[in-house]
Amino acid sequence: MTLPHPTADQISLPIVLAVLGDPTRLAIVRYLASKEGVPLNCSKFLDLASKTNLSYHLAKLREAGVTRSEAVGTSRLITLRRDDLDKRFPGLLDSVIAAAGEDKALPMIGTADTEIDA
Amino acid sequence: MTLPHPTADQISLPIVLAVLGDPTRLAIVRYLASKEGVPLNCSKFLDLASKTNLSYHLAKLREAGVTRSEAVGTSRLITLRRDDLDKRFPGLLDSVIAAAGEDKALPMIGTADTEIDA
DNA sequence: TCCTTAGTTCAAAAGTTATTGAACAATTGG
DNA sequence: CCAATTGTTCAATAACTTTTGAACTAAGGA
Repeated sequence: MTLPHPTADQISLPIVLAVLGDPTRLAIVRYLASKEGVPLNCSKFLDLASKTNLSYHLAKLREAGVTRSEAVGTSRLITLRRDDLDKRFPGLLDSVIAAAGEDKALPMIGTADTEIDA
Repeated sequence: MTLPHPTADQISLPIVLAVLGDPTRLAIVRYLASKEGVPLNCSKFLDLASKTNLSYHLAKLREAGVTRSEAVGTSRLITLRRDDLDKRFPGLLDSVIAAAGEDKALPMIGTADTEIDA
């Protein structure tokens, strides 16, 4: 954990909702949830936005406390902060992920299986 | 039902999340949930914002499918669209309301009990 | 009919968020 | 050391959202 993250009790409900209320970020979270346990690096999300723009959206997710980004070499390994979110807002993440799972309108990430193995 | 409302299947997850990601609107939803079953008119929310601004926020909630506004005389009776939201996004509204219920940072509405009796 | 109450609409201003490209930093492999 | 890879930062701009006040509509009561 290198970059600034809020502590669990600093995570704010309206900020989390606002951050998830963006289709690009919701697609990122859905994808992270679909690979839960497996830390993904930013490049997995290049289908969704440019490198620069992705950096912006991933920073938003991290600053809101939705994801954790760990610097490993030149990569950032990104994971969902499920434990902290479940503690703060029980059931919220699961219902969002379930609803997002059904959502045909959200941008999709290509199903190439070249991720980093935990 | 006079004003334009989305049908249940038109309700979009990212839009609902974005709409709930505003502290004023989240406070409105929390208050509606605390009085569930009782249609409230706009004036109940004047603690939160000016009349004009309230009109804007209530329109956002309505257009997102979070609330229903019925014109009755010169009033609008506002209710939560719980059935539709539960059908589309099971568990979401409950977890948001539960989390918002704990949230000391959200604006509060004065506890005067002068609401319209259903 | 006239006045009040309840809420909307409009246009402007203020504020915020998203997107871009160019330049940068840090690590790793050759 | 050099080059490639991975991602960040910065400044500019574009695009949206929020807030405001003044003007308005529509219903209801005196």
